[in-house]
Amino acid sequence: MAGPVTLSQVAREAGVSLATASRAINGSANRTVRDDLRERVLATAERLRYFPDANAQAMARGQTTSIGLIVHDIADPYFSSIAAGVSLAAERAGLAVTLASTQHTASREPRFVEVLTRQRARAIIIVGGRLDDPEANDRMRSSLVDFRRSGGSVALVGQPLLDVDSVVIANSQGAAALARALHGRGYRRFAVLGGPAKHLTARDRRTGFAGALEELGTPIDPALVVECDFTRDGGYEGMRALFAGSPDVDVVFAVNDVMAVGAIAAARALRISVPGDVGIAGFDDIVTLRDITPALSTVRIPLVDVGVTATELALAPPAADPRQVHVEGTVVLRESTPERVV
Amino acid sequence: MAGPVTLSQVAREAGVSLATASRAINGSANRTVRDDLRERVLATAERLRYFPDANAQAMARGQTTSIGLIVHDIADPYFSSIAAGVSLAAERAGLAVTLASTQHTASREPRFVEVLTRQRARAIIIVGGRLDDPEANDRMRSSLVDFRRSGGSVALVGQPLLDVDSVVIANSQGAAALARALHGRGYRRFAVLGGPAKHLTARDRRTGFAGALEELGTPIDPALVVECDFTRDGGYEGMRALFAGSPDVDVVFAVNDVMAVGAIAAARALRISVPGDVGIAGFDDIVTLRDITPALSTVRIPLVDVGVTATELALAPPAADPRQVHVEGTVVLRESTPERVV
DNA sequence: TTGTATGCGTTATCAT
DNA sequence: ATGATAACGCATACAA
Repeated sequence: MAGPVTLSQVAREAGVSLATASRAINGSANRTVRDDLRERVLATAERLRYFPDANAQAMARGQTTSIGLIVHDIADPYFSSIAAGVSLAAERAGLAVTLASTQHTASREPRFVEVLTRQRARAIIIVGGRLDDPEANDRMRSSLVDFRRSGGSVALVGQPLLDVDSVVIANSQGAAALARALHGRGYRRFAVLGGPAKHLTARDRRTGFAGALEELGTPIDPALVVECDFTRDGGYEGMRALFAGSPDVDVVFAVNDVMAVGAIAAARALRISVPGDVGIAGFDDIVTLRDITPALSTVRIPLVDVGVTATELALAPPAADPRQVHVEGTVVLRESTPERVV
Repeated sequence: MAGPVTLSQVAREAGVSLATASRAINGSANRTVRDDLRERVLATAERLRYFPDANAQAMARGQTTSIGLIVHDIADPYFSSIAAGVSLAAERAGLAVTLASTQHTASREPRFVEVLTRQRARAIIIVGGRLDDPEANDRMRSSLVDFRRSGGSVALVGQPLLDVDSVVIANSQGAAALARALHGRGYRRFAVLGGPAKHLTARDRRTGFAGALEELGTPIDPALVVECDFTRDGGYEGMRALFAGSPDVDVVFAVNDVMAVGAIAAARALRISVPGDVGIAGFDDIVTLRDITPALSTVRIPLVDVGVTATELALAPPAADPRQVHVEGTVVLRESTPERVV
């Protein structure tokens, strides 16, 4: 065989010029093709099983049909739900999604941005909390500048850190609302599995939570805010570390759900009853939560929608200034933090 | 701005010809470039922030640097783990991954194959059980023929159905081994949440399970094999349907883990104790399982490895006949099916 | 309405 | 070793 069928072959076979074939198949802007000719071309293309080469079209048009998606870990339900939203929105827009999973390795991020720059992707959606690491952020900013110079647009999910369009999740407010809700249920002795010190999302949730507690007159003991990884295992280890000190605590807030799930597992291993001995709450409301026991209290973020919104934002006509779409969380109280009888 | 920097600009700025610039940057096969010139070119490229256009390279080389991944639902932990493996293997091979999530809609599959055909992807990895639906499979086969004619290769995860390279999961044997293990623990009265009748993976697991029980002299009552969706909600509904008849059952095998998780939830809603009243087992050993209560017995499939293997298979030099890599499952018994005192 | 010719950014062939 | 130049497959400005 002689490789893929080309438009020239279709044109020759249909007895028309390259240009006519192109117009018949793609319905050029103002140009139009006589009905009988178009039909002949279309029939020929169908018969020959012709599929336009997207790379060639991209060259000729100066525009590709793909967008990039960068996540920390596609196997994490938080990211895979957002990815589902991105995939959905991209399909609607007729675009293909190039997936990059960094495995929590910061150095991979700018590398993937470069890959997408070379592909001349129309847009990049970057999902996942950024660190307060000026060096890494500068590198990222710099690679995004390159990407935008190549004609692409960018949308960030999380903090509005990199001077680009972003879907901003109300981390601080959500955590504050959760704190008030827990306080309302009678909890008074709080601890926090706080994630990495420099993790901005974690930090916002910590400070929002602590701030609300302060206002409620039940400030949190800084010693009870433990640092740990932003992962399920981080939550597990953090919980172990926390209870190694036999703290005086009646509820633990993990700054995300996978950490909370790890904390529940740790509690089980430590023979600490949840919620009997201590309540636990998380953040995000990942789908897998509904099958966790006890049902976990959390702050619900509409993850799939976030993915859709971020994609639409990235694809919208470019604006002068960075746009921000704010997403609120909803406190959802479940079995893991029942009404507390004091 | 004048859009992305081109190789011509770099060449001009460096005072060399286009050809030399190209060779300096990409290190052509046998050609070589004088050191000082190469350095000058490279420095110029760096200074101008030049990034080769992958689409143009694809055209000139007749080969792209991307592969496609088709899954039913990227938010399902089964698929997202395999996707992580594909992503990993692709990065190693220096390839980008185009993700397609069909949302369990069969008609989307051939459409995505076509998208990947247009992109001239090097390979497609198709993950997820196929149905015994001749029409849909023919459509799929046909679109895969188009894809391969365009130069791409294909790897399937699941059954060796479409005459292409495949990673074959030992569904029947795994289910049989599980049946024997459960029998060994004293279970005698079996039921199965069987998934869709035409779902081939589900079917293999059902028949493997039933076959082993037959051999053990404790054949299963066909009325206790209930049909349901291959999803978490399918397992939930299937469990409800099963127990609506107050069946005489001491253990339920769900043909995959997400269904088993749904079944546990249904049991909880029905106030049926697991494993007190009935044991439950699944299949796959998805990561999210470790935080399910009670810990679920299952057949462990190394999902990330499967993704890696499928990718390597698709990328290997083409063979005359379809290759098959067989993957065995490992029975893992946990709390959900304790030793049964008869 | 149709066809011809040019350009997109890169690699590869052929001279030099 | 380097440099013109012809592909690659398609879209489009321009000519007819």
